[in-house]
Amino acid sequence: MVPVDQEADVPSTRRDAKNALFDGFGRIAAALGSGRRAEIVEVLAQGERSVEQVATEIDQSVANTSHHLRTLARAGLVASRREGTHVHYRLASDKVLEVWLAVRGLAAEQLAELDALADAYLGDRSQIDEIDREELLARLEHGDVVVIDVRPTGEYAAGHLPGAISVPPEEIDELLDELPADREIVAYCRGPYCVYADDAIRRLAAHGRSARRLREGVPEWRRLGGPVEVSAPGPRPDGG
Amino acid sequence: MVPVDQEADVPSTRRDAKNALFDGFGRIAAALGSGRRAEIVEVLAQGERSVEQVATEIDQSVANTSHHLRTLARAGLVASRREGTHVHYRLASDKVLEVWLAVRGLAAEQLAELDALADAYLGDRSQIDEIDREELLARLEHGDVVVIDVRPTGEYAAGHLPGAISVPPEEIDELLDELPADREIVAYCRGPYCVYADDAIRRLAAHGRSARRLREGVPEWRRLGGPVEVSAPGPRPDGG
DNA sequence: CCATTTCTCAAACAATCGCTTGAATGGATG
DNA sequence: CATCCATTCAAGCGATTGTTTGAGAAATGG
Repeated sequence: MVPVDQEADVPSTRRDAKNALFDGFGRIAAALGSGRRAEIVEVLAQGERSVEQVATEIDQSVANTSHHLRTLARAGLVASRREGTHVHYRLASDKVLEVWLAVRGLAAEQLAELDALADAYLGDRSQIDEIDREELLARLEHGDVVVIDVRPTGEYAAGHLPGAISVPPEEIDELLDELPADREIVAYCRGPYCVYADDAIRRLAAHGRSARRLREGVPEWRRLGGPVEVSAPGPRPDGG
Repeated sequence: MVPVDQEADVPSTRRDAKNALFDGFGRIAAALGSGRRAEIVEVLAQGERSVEQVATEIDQSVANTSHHLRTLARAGLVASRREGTHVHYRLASDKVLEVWLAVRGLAAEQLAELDALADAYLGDRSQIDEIDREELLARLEHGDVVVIDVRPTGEYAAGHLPGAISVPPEEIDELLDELPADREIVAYCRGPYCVYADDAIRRLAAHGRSARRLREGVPEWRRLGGPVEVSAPGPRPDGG
């Protein structure tokens, strides 16, 4: 009766239903389809944040940020929690990270101009050696490597690679001398499109120290089952 | 989008560069952010198609379909190949399937109204038993199950589950009696949002035969490394 | 050469989106 | 209770999107 027919003679409630269904899928993708919202997801992948914190990180007005967050919430990508006067947003599910990483990876692979855009933001990366998760895990076993976490202290406290030393971006120069001179340095931060590690490695290079950059950020590391240490229960995740 | 120069203008500040970079990621997601384009991706996940074939499958004009395909191509999600007067489009990379499946999965998990939309398109599924990949693989070893492929013959020929019998949607009723009466039937088609298997199972049920539906479609099956058989070289598989 | 098939492009429209501004909401605090 | 604050809402603008229509371009066959 109603097998394969796609003709117009049944102006197809079924066709309308299919449209509605796929519009549903489209809504999810469309929610990520703005650069600012993509940025918000990247920020929230690091952990829960208040509206104002998100607004500061993405350099947008609070009203606009709130608007974007509500759009993301309507599409089911983020969830919120009220604490006093603050509303904290977080990714609604691990699958949001899956989607975001898949989109980011596809962009890196397929978008020709992305390399140029990344260079414009991060600077020329051709001089920066990378190290991947597997190699670092192997190195960690031998103990011949120093890992530095170049993120704000709050994020370090919320979870960092085992044994990593917290070197917040603004303190690189002071802490530089305390790094053991006889071991290789590996720096990591939020992920492959985060400036902190690149900046730190360039700073180190300017002081004659060579360092490599961990390809993965903390969200990717965690997702692949990499070990994570959490600092003393005292300091709150986002230093509020 | 953002009132930022879209052209090859070099952004001046780091913030502008970051905006441009994330707008790049956003473009990928935005390409999937229309229901019609999502549908196109779902179609192309099944294999290469000409513009006209895509247009027919999604019930849109050729011009509009061509327009959407170009949008997808500009975002790097699909690639094309000319053969005579026909232009064949295909997914540009396996990562496109990753993104699409991630988006679809997230929608299923997070979008509250999606169940209702799916029911409206596919009909009530509560009576339809599912079987997943792992269980089917185990059952196939014991050989106590008949697998039917309820897709158009061309897609069957391009690749199907090992031992599956081709039962095109319009031939269910004729082929029904040829199915062994003493073994359980498992039907599969393009994926979880494809009507063919559901329709077939309802038809079978109306004839007193019970059948289960494979949760995965062929793209998902293949992606997870499931074995696939290709028919005689007659009808060409998707070129690749 | 012309005619046909198949696809793409261009113009146009209503609808939607991103961002801003200014006012309103809803908890917390005194 | 009034006051403060973080957040959200509402209105408005310019820009972008999805679709249609009709014309243009590329390969094929006579």
